[in-house]
Amino acid sequence: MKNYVRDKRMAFGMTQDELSEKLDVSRQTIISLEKGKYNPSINLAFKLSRLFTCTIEDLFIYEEEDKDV
Amino acid sequence: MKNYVRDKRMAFGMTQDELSEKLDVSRQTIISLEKGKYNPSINLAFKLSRLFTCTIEDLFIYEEEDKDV
DNA sequence: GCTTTACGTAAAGTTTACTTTACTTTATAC
DNA sequence: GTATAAAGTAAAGTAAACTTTACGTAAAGC
Repeated sequence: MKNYVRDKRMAFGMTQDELSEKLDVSRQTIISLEKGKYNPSINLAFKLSRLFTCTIEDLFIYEEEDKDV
Repeated sequence: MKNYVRDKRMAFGMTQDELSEKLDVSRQTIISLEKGKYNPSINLAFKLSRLFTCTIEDLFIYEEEDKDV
């Protein structure tokens, strides 16, 4: 899932470390998120959208998985 | 996290079993979700909002955790 | 050239979302 | 009264989100 966390963070002039503290997650979590290593939990997605004053849909781009069924 | 999955499902006249198949998750997942046993992944949240033609914010009510820090 | 700041990687460990199986309950319908 | 459909519980297992620690790199400032 694509996301705009990095863009938003930078628009807010924050470091990864600052962001991680505000969201109460580890810096690793932010790094991995921005790198697209994994998807956030819905809790983290909500926290991010609140902080950046946007919707989850604005921040994360969902594309249907190619269901191999 | 509160959610309106049950309401939406019923509004769409679906059984838990039908919903689980459409979303490609187990029936247990739907039961537990509706019962509030755990929060959905952001993927599942997106799937649900797409199916019910609403936003994630419409379907799930986020309340800041009382951070014990 | 050393220090500090910001970003990055790797890997092992914990927590939680989700699956699977198996069995229970309630209601409807023949 | 038993068969079937829909909802539920419990518990053990797997997968993925997130943490923790420790170390690497590049740029900026002195």
